[in-house]
Parts: sequence; C-alpha cells; structure tokens
Amino acid sequence: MAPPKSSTAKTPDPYRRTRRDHTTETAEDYVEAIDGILTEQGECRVVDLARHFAVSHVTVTRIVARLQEAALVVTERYRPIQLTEKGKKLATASRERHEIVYRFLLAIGIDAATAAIDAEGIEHHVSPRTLKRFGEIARAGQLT
Amino acid sequence: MAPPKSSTAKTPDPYRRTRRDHTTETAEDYVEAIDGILTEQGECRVVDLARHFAVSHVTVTRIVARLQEAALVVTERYRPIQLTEKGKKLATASRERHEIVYRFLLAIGIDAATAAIDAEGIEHHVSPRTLKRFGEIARAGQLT
DNA sequence: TTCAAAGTGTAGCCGTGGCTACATTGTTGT
DNA sequence: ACAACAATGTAGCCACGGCTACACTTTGAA
Ligand SMILES: [Mn+2]
Ligand SMILES: [Mn+2]
Ligand SMILES: [Mn+2]
Ligand SMILES: [Mn+2]
Repeated sequence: MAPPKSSTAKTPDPYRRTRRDHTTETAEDYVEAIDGILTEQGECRVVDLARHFAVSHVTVTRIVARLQEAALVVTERYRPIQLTEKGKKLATASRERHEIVYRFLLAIGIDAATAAIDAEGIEHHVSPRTLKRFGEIARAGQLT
Repeated sequence: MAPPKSSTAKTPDPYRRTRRDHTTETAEDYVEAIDGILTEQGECRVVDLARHFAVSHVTVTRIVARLQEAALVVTERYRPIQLTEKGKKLATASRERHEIVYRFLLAIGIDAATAAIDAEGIEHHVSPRTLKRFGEIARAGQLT
C-alpha cells in the first residue's frame, strides 16, 4: 500500500513534476488575482497585488515584468495592469481549478478556513485526472 | 461557493502558508529519502540522493549541508550520511503523511501512477485537519 | 602496490522570489 | 499652479535550488 517504487526508486518524475508545478504557480496565482481585482475594482495596480500577496511592491513589479514577457499581461510605466487574451484564459482556468479543489475539500468535511488555505497550495499539484475526480465528488455534495 | 474572501481579499495567510510549506518541503523530502535509502541499502551517499531526485551531486551536497545545520543529519567528508534522532522523527512523520495522501488518492479512485505523482506535490500542503480526514477516507476504503 | 574510476568537494554561474533604500512620476487638494 | 503624497521604478542585497567545470579523496582491480 506504500507509494509504488518507494523511496529509493529511480523515479525522477514526481520530483521533476513538483518542481515544474512550482515554476508555473506564480504565474497562475498572479493572473488569477489580477482577474479578480479587475472584476471587483475595474483596474489592477502593482500596489493592489502587493497587498493581495502580502509582499513588497518591488517583488510584484519584477514578477509582472516576467508575466509581460510571457505575454500574459500588458503594462505601461506607471499605468494599471491589463490581462492579455492568453492571460485571461489562464486566469479562468486557474480560478476554476482553484474552486474545484476548494469545493472538494468542503465536500469531504473540511472547514471553510482550512479548506481555503490548503486549496491555495494543493491546486497547483492536481493533475487533470485527479481534478476531474475532485469535481465529481464536489458535485456529489456531502460525503457520508 | 467560491473560496471565502475571493481574489481581492486581504488574505495574506494562504500565500504565506504556501510559501512556508515550500521552504520546509526540501528538508522533508530529503530526510524521507535518506531514511528509505538507509533501510534498503544500509548506507546513504550523496550520489544516491542525486540519483533519487534526479539532480546533480552539487545540489545534494549543498542541501545536505543545510540539513546538518538544522541538526537533521550528520556527515563527515567523503562519508555516508546519517540521520539524527530529530531527522528520523521528521522522516517518519513525512513518510506517514505521504502515504496517507497517496492512499487517500487511491481510495477516491485515482490510478496508482497518477496518485504517486500528485501525492508528491500535495503532501506538503495538507494541514493536520485535512490529513486526519484523508486518513479516515483512506481507511474507509473505496469511495462509492 | 598502484592507479583508474567512482565519489565528493569547491568555485562560480544562473533564475526566482524575497527585502530595503532611494529616485522618479502621477494625482490631488488647496 | 504647485506641493505633498501615493504609486512606481531602480539599485543592490539575500537565500534557495538548479547547473558545469575542475580538484581532490577513496576504493577496488589488476
Ligand atoms: Mn489560486
Ligand atoms: Mn495557489
Ligand atoms: Mn515526499
Ligand atoms: Mn507546492
């Protein structure tokens, strides 16, 4: 019942996958946050993201610059941040996945506060297969 | 049904928690791997860990040095790596948590290969409450 | 015994995501 | 109109986890 090919196995895959998940995690969380702020406030500034993630504005500026290189956002100096079509698509996909994970945790009986915290980390490591299953269970509602 | 305090909420907690999880992730995975290799081969060398994680031996050496500063392992130059008592405890806890997450994924109907990969990333973001619930569901066996 | 291969260490590079301190630009109220 | 303040940009630091290249030990076969 232990994970197949236990600790010493030549299984680079899981670790490489986890590392890759972490490299895309920032982009996903940022476009998701930008999308949400745009919806609720009409515009999204660097300072909004700094507050949202509880980091300095410098960290946000550098990350947003990379998002622009990745064609996920467009910005002009001293102007608010806009999402490209590509960015909007990624934001939508990220938000949907995030919500499925969150609702799944609620469905298996986790309290809302804990579910919100855990979902923020778990969401980036859920494969399409597992996400599908999470969605089914979430839709089925309460778990006996 | 969306996560409470959606995107624009002043909720630094989840992101800070996720970041903190990532800082402890390396230590947990390493002591878990060292423990497994010690069990299966009697000794654990830098090169074993490099193979296990599919990284260079340099990366392993530097990380092991930090584990030693954290009193999780003991090493002498050119000698195999040993776990301290503290290291053994963390290894055991990490392995148990890892296996609960893995078996939970199997219980909800995920195939073994996918479960093994997803568990590697998910395990570090599961709070004690959620872990408890995962354990219950895993023990309950198949999910209708 | 010796010496070649395997293992380990070290120097020095990169990208990412944190930070503080300071410079510059935009905006707004008086 | 302009001064003060908020927002943004820039310089430069750190820790972490990757890497290559090269130097040094250990070890085992010949
Ligand atoms: Mn998210
Ligand atoms: Mn997240
Ligand atoms: Mn692990
Ligand atoms: Mn993670």
